[in-house]
Amino acid sequence: MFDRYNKVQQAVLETTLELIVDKELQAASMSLIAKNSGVSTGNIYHYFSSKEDIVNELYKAIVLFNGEFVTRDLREGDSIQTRFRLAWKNVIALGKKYPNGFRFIEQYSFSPYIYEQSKLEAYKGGWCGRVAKLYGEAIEQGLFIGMEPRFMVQMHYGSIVYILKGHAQHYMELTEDLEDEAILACWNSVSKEKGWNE
Amino acid sequence: MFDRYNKVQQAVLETTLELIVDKELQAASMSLIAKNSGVSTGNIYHYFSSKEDIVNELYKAIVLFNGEFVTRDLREGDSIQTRFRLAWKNVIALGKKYPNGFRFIEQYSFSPYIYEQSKLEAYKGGWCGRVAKLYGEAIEQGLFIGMEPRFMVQMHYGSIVYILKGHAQHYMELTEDLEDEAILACWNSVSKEKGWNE
Amino acid sequence: MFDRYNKVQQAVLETTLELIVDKELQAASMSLIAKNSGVSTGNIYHYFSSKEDIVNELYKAIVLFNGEFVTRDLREGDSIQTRFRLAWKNVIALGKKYPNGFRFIEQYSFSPYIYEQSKLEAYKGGWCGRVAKLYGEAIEQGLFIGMEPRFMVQMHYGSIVYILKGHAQHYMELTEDLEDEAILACWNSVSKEKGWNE
Amino acid sequence: MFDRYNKVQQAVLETTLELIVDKELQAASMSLIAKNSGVSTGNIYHYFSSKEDIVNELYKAIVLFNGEFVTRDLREGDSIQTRFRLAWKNVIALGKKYPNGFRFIEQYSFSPYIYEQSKLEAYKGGWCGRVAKLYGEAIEQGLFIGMEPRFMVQMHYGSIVYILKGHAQHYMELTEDLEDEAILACWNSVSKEKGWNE
DNA sequence: AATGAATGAGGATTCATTCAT
DNA sequence: GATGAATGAATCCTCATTCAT
Repeated sequence: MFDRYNKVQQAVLETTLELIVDKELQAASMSLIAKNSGVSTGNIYHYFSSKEDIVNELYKAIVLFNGEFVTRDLREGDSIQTRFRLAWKNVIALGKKYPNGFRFIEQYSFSPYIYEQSKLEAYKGGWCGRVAKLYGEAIEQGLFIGMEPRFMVQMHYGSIVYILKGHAQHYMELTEDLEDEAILACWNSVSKEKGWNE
Repeated sequence: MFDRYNKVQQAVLETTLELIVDKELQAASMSLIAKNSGVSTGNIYHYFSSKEDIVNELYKAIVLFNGEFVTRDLREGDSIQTRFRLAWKNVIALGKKYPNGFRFIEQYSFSPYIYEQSKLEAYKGGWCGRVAKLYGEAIEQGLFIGMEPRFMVQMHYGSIVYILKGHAQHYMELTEDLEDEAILACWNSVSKEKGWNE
Repeated sequence: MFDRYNKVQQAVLETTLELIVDKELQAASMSLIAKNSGVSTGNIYHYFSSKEDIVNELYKAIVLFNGEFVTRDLREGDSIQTRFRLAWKNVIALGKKYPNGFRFIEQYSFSPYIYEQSKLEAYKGGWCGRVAKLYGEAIEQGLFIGMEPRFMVQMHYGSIVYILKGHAQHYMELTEDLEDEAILACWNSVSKEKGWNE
Repeated sequence: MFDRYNKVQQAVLETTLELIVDKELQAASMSLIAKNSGVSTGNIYHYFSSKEDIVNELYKAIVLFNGEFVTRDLREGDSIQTRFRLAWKNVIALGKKYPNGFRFIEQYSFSPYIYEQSKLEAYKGGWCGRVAKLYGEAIEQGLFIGMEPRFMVQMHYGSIVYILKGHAQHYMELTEDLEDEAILACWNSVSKEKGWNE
């Protein structure tokens, strides 16, 4: 998840992520990060200028990672539908496989702790823009209703996030069938024709 | 919002909410709560046993308030569709009118800072259960597909929350037309027939 | 020395003065101040906003105290000479009786740690201005040469400070006779006629 | 100023002096010294055993330099008066030309941070002893009153230091005329006859 | 009920110094 | 000789909480 960082930075970022998600931002004290990561406090400050810096770096790294994960196998040649399903499948897979990173982004993407600059950088590397483009194509091809693509993505992302939240909290199990149903529901919510047209 | 509490408690709860939402949980220190609310720290501890207690009380109070706000004008006599639209309209109105309470619940409903007990109490007084019942009726009447009602509510709630987030962050404006479109999209995502049947 | 402060503040100021003079500013850590003064760190911050604040308050308090000490018994009716001798006698007495306060002012009156604001406030309450006035009178009466009063005071003060330093470091003993000789030397350095004219 | 040291040591000493005078001892951290001097921390410790060592070396070097500067052109053949004026002129010139070194000695000559050993070594190489000898001669020749030479030097040095301080702080400008007047005042303060006898 | 002074553990961060390279 | 990564104790300061009034 943090391949482009060196060993020390990786240890710090991983530990911080774990602590923040398990407990809370305030519980992720520098001394605890130091202890759990095996890096001395002094050395942490050799690689990060502050705690805020760690958290912001974490944010950017995860968004970048998520963006690649979600869009990694979307091929231009595939149909809109295929790509639509794949994209959201990937989002769900991401939430299941990397729940910590997923929860972190959820909790802190609106936090004042994350600098606007980080959010901007993250946006460029994130997947939302790329998926919104897909929606644009769907509108052009007459598959989707004429709604702002960014708005639709936001709605669908909300749906997915919330069923993942329910899953994470064990309110509801998320089987593969349910995943497919949820993605179909997203499709139906904005498609002109109901159901997959295969 | 905190009618059932006395003056002192109200001042404390209101101040705490404001501080937490504006800044962050960690920024809402007891001394700041005391200063902004006009209640001395000593007296705060007369009415609340700890900071955690304040936050949990806040949580329960807001969920209760939200529950009443969302379901206040749902009449059994009205059609499923009317109630469906009204309920989600209310959720949006709530998010717009009481953004602080709304954001607070969003941010902390999955936080370890909120006791499980609080979440349970909140669930009973919240609106999710009541709306889920409505979805159950819709399935019975053959309007909705056979999906777990709680699951559908979760999905739709996610959609609404995320467009409200976008609205709050000024990413996208949320006009009344867009609200209606979003609610219709929710309906279409799980309805057997597309569109409002009026 | 710190009569106008409350008990806690007095303890803190006294302890801080002692530590700074005995050791050094950097050695006067907040935890040491807390320990030696018997006031908890938290409570220190109840009365002072920062360590800088303590040091600056210390500075102002001592300058004020010194000003009163040096000029306490100067009567308008007395001759220039009498007042001249008394003033410098007092400065020496101050340096001997309150060596800590004296050394502190010496060491920190030019330090960037002391705010300009503090220096300004201190100047108003200090004794230099009042003594400079005396010098002005001496010039008017034809006793002193036509030198800028402030300049003469600065010179004489330097002389006194340095013999006090020598005394404090045990380089040279400072008997009462020597004190008188030193004061006479100051007088002679700027008087038109040599020696006391009595 | 630090000719007898090698390049690395010079860089470290110069940087340290600058930092200490501009800010304060505590602000002159090893990492800052390393950064500003272009010498790595590790290498600093190759040439100096500790931070204290640097500061003490600095102290000794400057005192030595000052001593040479002040006494460099005092010739045995010249009259007492000529040498007196020259010596103090040199002190003032030193203070003006090398304010950093001057201020450093002022601030730290009484500091516990400087080892007694350093002060002793410095005393031997300093100029005070040599000037005191001059004062001794003046007494022998009946020019000065019978005061301890070391005491007189201390007094006069104090005067000069304080008008230099005033100058450095821009309280008072120090023109050449004023310098001469100040030196004359010093002379008069301990001379048997008033004024230069030329 | 109400105040706010007092506590001291714990917060983020910096520092002189060491050590592997 | 030279580097700068690594250490962890010590820095100032804040915090939730208690207690005397």
